[in-house]
Amino acid sequence: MTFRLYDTATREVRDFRPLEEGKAGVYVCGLTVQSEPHVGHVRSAVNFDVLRRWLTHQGYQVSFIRNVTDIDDKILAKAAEQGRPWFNLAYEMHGKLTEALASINVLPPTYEPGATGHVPEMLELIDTLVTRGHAYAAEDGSGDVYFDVRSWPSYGELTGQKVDDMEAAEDADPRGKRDPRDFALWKGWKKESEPDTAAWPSPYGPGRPGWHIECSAMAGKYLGPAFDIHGGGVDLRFPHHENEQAQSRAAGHPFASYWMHNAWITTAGEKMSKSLGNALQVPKVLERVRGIELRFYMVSAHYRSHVEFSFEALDEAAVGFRRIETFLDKAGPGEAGEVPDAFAAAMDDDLGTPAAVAVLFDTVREANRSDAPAALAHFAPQVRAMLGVLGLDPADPAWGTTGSDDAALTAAVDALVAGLLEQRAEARAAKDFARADTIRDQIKEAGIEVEDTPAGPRWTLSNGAR
RNA sequence: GGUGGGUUGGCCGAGAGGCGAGGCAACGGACUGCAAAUCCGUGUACACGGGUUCAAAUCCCGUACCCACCUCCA
Repeated sequence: MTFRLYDTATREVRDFRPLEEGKAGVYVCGLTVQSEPHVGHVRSAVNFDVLRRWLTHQGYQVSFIRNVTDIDDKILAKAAEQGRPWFNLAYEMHGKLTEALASINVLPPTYEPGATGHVPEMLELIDTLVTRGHAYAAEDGSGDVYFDVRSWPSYGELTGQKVDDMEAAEDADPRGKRDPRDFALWKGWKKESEPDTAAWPSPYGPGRPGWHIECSAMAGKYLGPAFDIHGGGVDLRFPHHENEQAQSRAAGHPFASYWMHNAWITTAGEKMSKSLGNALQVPKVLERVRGIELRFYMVSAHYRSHVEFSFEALDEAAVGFRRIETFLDKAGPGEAGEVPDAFAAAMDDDLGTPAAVAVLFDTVREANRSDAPAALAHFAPQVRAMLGVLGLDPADPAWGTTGSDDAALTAAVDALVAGLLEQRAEARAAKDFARADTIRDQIKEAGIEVEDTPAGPRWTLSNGAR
């Protein structure tokens, strides 16, 4: 069985054939660290984290590069607004991003390059493009360098557009461009409005890199001139990815073999974004559900489908996920085993996580049908394996609930509850059910649910956390 | 104007010519002292109008509505 994925460039599902047997190079456009990440940003990260885990599961040695854009117009503008250095803003927001991703168990990438650390690589690429006649220094002395769209006949191939059909960019300030669609590779320093910390020396004068060149340079540096998969959100297809591909290919690099783009999380039918004022910050959502539940909610939908975010749907997903956790609790700790064939087939089919989750539920139901230890021993490892691939294993220490303090606390509560449960057991034995129920209600008021199981009473925290 | 995507049962959300994914909710039942958990059962949904076909939610044509990109954006 081969892994197939939808390639946005060819608009079809294709077999995944890595450039090098057993290895996979993946580049994902991360964020511009200008503000706190919202759930939409994080969905993209989860999608590609699942891709990475699935490739790894199949035995690929994965190089997973996710960049961070730590300088751009917005960062400079915001920092100026807040009266602090741009690098301080970027650094702080980068920290928040890392936190948010950790809270939903997105693995750290193999490497997370930042734009500001790769200016020499970008200048080298720009130089190559200028030498080859695909880029030129602005004719107005601004210090900008532009990519010459007309010099690259296949410009538009990624998104199936023709340059002449594109909406005439109403570029109020042509800034020495030969064609309005030419885009900046290098942005000349604006002395009056930009701090000198935001300028790097270059043959074209001091300035800073344009957005698109960053990714081309960094992908090239860490994955080589040709690599397997390039990912990002759908909005990046154009212009960002189109531009990246044009630059890199014009410079003589084959670039990505496959392009993957994830769809949006919308609210009230609109794309979630800061400017629309409907952005939902991750910590805000985590006041309502646990990180693992948020991740489950995201994984339940296909990565290419729009998801209309709602707290109701999120809550429902959380309830469903708790059923899986309840099963795992019953099974007790153990190792992950093999993933069922149906699960693998679903994942192989362009990361069919919805179908994969269906297999997960099917397996849990199958196991629950029989309480026999043999059934548990058979199915529990499968469930753990599937959850592992999806990054949803509750036992994963990444969820951060198994610290020693927690363990000690759990033991303490357990001792207290055990005493009460003993009294309740006595009452039940004496058929004094009123008293038994009173005890159970008391415990419940403390936020602890008691269930009677064939193996005796069991307690859990009412909020679903353990 | 160009490009891409969408419209599925009470809700979420898959699928992509025949066989009712899965989850949540609801109702009935089993189990239980009662609960909880779990299991079993119950729902003939695919925007609209045509067409192709033995067979269409899935293909074709048309219509309506929605969204995204073409400017910074996961």
